[in-house]
Amino acid sequence: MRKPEASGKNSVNNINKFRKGLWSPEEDDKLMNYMLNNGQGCWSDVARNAGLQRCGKSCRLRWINYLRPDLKRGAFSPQEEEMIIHLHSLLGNRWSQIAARLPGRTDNEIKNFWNSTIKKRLKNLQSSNASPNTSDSSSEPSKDVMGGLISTMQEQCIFSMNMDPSLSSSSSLATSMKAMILNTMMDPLLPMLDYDHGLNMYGGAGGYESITAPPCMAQVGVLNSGTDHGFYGEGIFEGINVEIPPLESVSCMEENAKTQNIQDNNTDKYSYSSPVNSLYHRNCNITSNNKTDNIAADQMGNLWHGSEELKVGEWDLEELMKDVSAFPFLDFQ
DNA sequence: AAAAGATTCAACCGCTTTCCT
DNA sequence: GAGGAAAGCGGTTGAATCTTT
Repeated sequence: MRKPEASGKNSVNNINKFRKGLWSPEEDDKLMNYMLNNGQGCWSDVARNAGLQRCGKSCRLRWINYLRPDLKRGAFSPQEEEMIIHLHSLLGNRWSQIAARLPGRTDNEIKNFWNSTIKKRLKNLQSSNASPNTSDSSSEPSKDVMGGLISTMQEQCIFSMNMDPSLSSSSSLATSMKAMILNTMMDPLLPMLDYDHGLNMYGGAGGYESITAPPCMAQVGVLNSGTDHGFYGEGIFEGINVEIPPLESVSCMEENAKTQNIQDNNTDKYSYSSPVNSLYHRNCNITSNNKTDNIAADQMGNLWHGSEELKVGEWDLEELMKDVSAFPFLDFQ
């Protein structure tokens, strides 16, 4: 893309003696060789020892965002897009946390992708699917978790509809939104929500659908508190039986994933084996009464992924609790 | 073909958090 | 516990590239 500049404001900063601006191939080589031979240490030492006229911070950024060997290159797959939207609905602009769940992708990459592509797409879809109560989810959902969640779920539904015209009926929309809610309910972040209050969702394509999550969902919070890892929840939700596996780290679930049994009678669109190769399905058995619910179930199974490194403890519950604590519907103890 | 506008994305900036002494 | 350094993070910038007129 940009060519490294040899002079001007982006070149060596005489005041700070550090070079700025684009990295030259030579600099990349130096940093790459140093990192491969010596591994990561103090970044300012890396910069110095590798013979780079860069500050440590710049080296760190270059390594993390560009040189790291495990980086995945190229465009985001639809599955990754969906995952990003889903994670963003839960985490807001916590790009590093989102990136941690998308192996090979950097927070910067995801942030750029969100701001350039997804944000724009959702905006366009919103304007073409003009509906009340829709808001720009890109603006800090964490400030109002439930509100952001709902609007983002709407966006996700609209997004899905756009990807698949067969979903473009209001009933499909409702089903699609149910799937989103199921995704949400199955997410380890959600325990802090008190589902007894239920959710009144406005379906963008017209019509209301009142959805109340099963009480067992609220109990999952106990799991995440780390005090009781033996809970096994089960609930019936709008014709979909949802079994909640005992909470365990994803690495422990690797074995379970092999026996995962999610029925899939649908098209490839919903049965993709994720290109996010190192993600594992969690053990999540879903039975469904109809085809559209199968779609919902499949979407849930599909989104119900965790990265290899994902452990329950990684979720910043305290921070999230802070974020949502002002919300009157919610009851977290 | 050229100019203008739009888009992309690498890199910087400044703030916060974490670690070390 | 205080203070400083390093690391981490999200927002923003701006040059290169692409698209449209």
